[in-house]
Amino acid sequence: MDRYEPQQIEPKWQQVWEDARAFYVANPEDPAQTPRERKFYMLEMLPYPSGPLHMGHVLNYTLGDVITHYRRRNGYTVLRPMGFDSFGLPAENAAIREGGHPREITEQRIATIRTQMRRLGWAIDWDREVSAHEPTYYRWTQWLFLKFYEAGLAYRKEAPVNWCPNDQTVLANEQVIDGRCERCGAQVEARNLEQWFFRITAYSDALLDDHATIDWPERTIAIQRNWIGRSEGAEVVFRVEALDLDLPVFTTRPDTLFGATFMVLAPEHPLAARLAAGTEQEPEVREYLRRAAVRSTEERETKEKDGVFSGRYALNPASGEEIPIWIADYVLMEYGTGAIMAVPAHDERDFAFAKRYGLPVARVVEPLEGEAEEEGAFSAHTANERLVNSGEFSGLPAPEGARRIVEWLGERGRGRPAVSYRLRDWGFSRQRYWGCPIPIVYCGRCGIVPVPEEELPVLLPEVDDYRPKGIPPLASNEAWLRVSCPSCGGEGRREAETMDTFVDSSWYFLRYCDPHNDRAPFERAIVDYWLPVDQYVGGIDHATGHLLYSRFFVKVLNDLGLVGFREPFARVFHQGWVRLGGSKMSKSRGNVTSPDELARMYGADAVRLYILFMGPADQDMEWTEEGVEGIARFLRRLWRVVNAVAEDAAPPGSEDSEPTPLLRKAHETIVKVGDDIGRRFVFNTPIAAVMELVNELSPATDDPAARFATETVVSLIQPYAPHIAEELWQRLGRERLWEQAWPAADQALLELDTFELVIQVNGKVRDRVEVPATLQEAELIERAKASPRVQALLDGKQVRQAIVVPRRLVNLVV
RNA sequence: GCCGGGGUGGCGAAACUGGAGAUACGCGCCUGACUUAAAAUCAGGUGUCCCCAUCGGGGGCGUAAGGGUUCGAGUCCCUUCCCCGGCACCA
Repeated sequence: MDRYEPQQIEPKWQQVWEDARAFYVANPEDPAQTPRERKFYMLEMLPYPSGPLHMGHVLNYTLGDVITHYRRRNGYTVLRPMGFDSFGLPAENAAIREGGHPREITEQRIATIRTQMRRLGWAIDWDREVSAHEPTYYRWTQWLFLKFYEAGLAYRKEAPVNWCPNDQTVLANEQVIDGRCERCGAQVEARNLEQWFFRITAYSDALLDDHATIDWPERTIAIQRNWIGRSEGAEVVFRVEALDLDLPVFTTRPDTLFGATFMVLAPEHPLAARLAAGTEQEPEVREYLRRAAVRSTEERETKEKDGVFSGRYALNPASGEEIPIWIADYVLMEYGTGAIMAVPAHDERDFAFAKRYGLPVARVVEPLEGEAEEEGAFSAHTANERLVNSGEFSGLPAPEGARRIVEWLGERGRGRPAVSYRLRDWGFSRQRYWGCPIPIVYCGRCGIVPVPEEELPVLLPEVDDYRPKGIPPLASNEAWLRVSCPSCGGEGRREAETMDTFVDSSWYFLRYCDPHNDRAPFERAIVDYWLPVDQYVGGIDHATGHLLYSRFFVKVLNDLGLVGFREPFARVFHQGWVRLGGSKMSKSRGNVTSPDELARMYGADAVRLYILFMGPADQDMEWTEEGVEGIARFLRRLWRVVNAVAEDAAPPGSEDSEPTPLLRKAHETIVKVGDDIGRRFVFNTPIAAVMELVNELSPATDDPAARFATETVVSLIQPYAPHIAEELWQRLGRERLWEQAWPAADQALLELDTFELVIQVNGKVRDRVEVPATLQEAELIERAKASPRVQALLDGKQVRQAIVVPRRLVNLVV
């Protein structure tokens, strides 16, 4: 028998699969008429090509691979594509670090990753590969942008952005770490700049409601729910008589309206300066606004609350009292209306502020029973509380009081029920070079003019100096910038900003379905056939980013009639982090382990098995190579045992054999592995189950069932270790394991005639006896009592109760 | 502070709806076989305390800590402690 040499057999089988186009899948001829029951869209989050793959990726894609093989062999047509999220900061930063053009660096990296992926033997349909930076792809990203723009869902407005004063550039949120620039460490400032936004807030409720239609991890849905942050409450209008102004506020606690003893405006509130104008507070307010404007976000959040009196008063619409209006930066312009009614008796922040500036505190809610709490303890708006000091509403339970007060306000035109969200529109323009150009022209006469569809793509020009410098690098490229206005033909200038890379990845799973289409981003019938993705696998770090954006995109495309579904991913699974030195393995942290060396030493099959054997796939794991020896041993043993059987045991066709324990074990393993992968979505225990079966097999090749058990082992391990499985399958005289039906267990064999009855006395095991499976409860109890060891223990005592668990145990209580 | 996830042998971890023997499978370690030797391979052992004993056999205690429900709890409930991740002035 020859030795197990993965370096020989692995490339050999990879070539066989490639030649047979084993994992390529064609679209149905007539997708609209093709039944969808046996289709399966398997997708894993596509990699950023900012460096070679590390063990985190290996876990991600090996998981996808096991599911792919399992589904294929269960009769599904599996679409399993791959691509590269090749635009954006990770790739550009790599280029800046290493010198060279982002395109060259990116394309080198893609080539490297592709080689790694092939080396690991993943079953990928490479005909469908796409990369975000290719004009054939981003042409359609631009096309989709235009559709959003036409629908009023992409727009420009001035908004605060993260500004690094040192690098003179706007930073993406993900480049800001603890309020500091990721690269230089400078404190990031907020700056108002004109930016492009997607109106994702128009879909807040749809994004929340449709959670009910998808099978995602509870925690991911919880994260999205918190992020969208829907709060129900009311808008209440406060009157400023002196200036003939109305100041609306949002509150979740209209029941506490009588306790609103002052108001607070955010310093950025457009009326802040106007309120103070002409009062003796004016200079002080001006000074406060000036100071607040240069405060860092970090300082704003951590300092003690401060503020300044505006010099004006507003009318509390409920109590009719004049209350002072203050300006303070603990109120945020981005949420609600940028102004609040302050109820110090029932809100911690208002309370702290009132204490500091000696403002009045009026308690208006108290518990139904028990003592009123001390000052500074805050109610929770429950039915166990009632309103006090609230005029005609006093005495009402808090929730009802809230409803009645809002009703009362409505009748007087001073308020209405309102909903507020913490979700904000998605700012997607970047002052960077390496991204998808935004197909817009600015014209002195026509304003913002979209580039006509037929002129797409707006190509990203090749430039030498692509470094960020405060203004977009493309803005200094005069030759590219100047263009005639598509509308009037006059002088125009191109949009020099590029798109956030999350735009590229919000629709890539659609392009995979129809990747070579040059008339449209995709044909609707084709995406309607494949989508939604049946199983998506990727990191939970994308819960509020990519996973939310993609849902938004699909909803918009559905509303535009471009797709026939409203959710992109029917089911999501998050693999755990592979950690090294305690923190998540990632290129930006620099703590990565490449699979290459391990694959050289032990082979791809060993790497694949090991990463999944380390622990439950959805749990974080600390990377270590201790233990990989065990997998290598297992593979060598498998090799030896199967080869021995191939040479000695009965040839194919003689599988019918006595129901020996080995045969039964083989069938049990079939059940276990299928149930773990298919139903439980557990990937480490199937490996253990196959190891057990191999352990049974090794000394027992003379068992008549050895051949069946051996074939079962090879067949079951194939999704994990496809190369060795294919080789051994061939040596067993069979072929093309990758397309063999998944083995089915013989139910008749699994049902035994007898079982071992466990006999407990007072919950402690005292004996076990072999009994026929057909015995009824009463007979089982008789058998239990008949046991000599139980007799000794019972010793004439009265059996008070007997619990019978069918096919398991009898517990006698004395 | 809030929201998630977790705590089981020397280590990674099993135990799937409360139902035997907790710790499968693997790593490590110990003993032995083969070998001049090593590697590889194979066999056996490996929670803890105690008792009887010649091979061997029997028993108590053990799943972060404490309490509870139950005939029966790693699994359910309550309290506490510890670790990891995310969010954080959202009115």
